[in-house]
Amino acid sequence: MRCTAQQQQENREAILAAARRLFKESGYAAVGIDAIAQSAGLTSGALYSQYPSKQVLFEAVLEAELLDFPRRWLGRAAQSAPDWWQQLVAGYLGKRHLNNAAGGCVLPSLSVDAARGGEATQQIYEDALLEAVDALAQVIPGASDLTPRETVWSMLALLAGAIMLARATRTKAVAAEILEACRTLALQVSATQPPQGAA
Amino acid sequence: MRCTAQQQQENREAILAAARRLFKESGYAAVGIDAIAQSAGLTSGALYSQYPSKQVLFEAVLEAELLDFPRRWLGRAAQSAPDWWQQLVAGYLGKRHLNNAAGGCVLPSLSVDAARGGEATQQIYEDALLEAVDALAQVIPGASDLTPRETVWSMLALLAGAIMLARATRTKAVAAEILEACRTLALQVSATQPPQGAA
DNA sequence: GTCTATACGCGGATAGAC
DNA sequence: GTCTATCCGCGTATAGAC
Repeated sequence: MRCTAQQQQENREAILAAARRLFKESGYAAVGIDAIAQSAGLTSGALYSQYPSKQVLFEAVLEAELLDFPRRWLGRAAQSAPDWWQQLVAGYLGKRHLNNAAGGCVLPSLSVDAARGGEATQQIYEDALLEAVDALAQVIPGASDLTPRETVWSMLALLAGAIMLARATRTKAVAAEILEACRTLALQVSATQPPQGAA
Repeated sequence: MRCTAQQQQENREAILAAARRLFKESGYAAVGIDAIAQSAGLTSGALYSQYPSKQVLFEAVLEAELLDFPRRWLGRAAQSAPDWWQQLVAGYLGKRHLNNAAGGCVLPSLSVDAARGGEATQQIYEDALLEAVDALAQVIPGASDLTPRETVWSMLALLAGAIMLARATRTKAVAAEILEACRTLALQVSATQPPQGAA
């Protein structure tokens, strides 16, 4: 090999980081290999020496994004703030996330592309998502008539669906109306009981 | 002109119908003009005589899909069945819809592509969606602490988000778990009061 | 391992015949 | 208005030099 192992690892990470941003922003089909490589400061040849195909790179993006998922959500819980769920919902359904698909949650950006991928892609998506759900179900505030797991699934669908719909509208007023409505429901559902672990 | 107006109209409708199915199934970027034209039994030249660009055709698809939206949802309400909402939720979150993106709801399939389109695309999406929301808000069962409009927005996000997530998973068991959880919440929220217009 | 250069196919859009 | 043929750019992936 003509490059140090460290340099290789850095290149690999740069490629993955660039792919994560670009895929989330523009979708799988609209992003080319060259754009990812250039964004990482490399060429397509270097990319193919790290990832054998665009599809495999996409799967690596999905896995990395979903494994980051609990950390992004539970980081607030670790702070032991009693209203961490309210803060999380407010942040997720906020203007910053609305206008930041490249750096935002993977669910509303790439779930559709994952569904259109092959079974291998769906399997990776499913495995990583289940890990996130398991972790979230341990700490999410309880909801009457729903198990913690049911609460997690429905909140993921509600929040991701809200961002997806709001991003597709043109005026800020309509987007805000969607986000506000879903914020109200999210807080209503998961505030019927105090957090499981807290007082 | 060398074709009758009727033939033109039929061709135009065939193109739109093919585009609706193909775009919903595979997404905007992954579907080519030739595929749409061939699926409609025509050639790309005929398509461009009816629609000036792929983007405009996509906007026509969004508008047609969203204008169909209230009809698809309120058709059940017109039947005056007291449990029309339960039936609607069960159908939307059912296996048939899960495995039928081409013929299913536009929201979980093309909202992300609409968001990635230009402002003109987003405006068309927003205008048509607002019409659907207005109509649905008239008849949706009430939810405590939510206005009818808030109920509609949150149910659209919840249902569309559920299908989006479920389609991205590989095993039927996980998809069913997602759909079941969201079905429970959807019925819980909108069943706290009887339908506004009914007894 | 990375770069340069390129093969190869696909896709959007157009021109001309009918 | 539709069809046939084609231009042209883009994108994935590969081959060879270093």
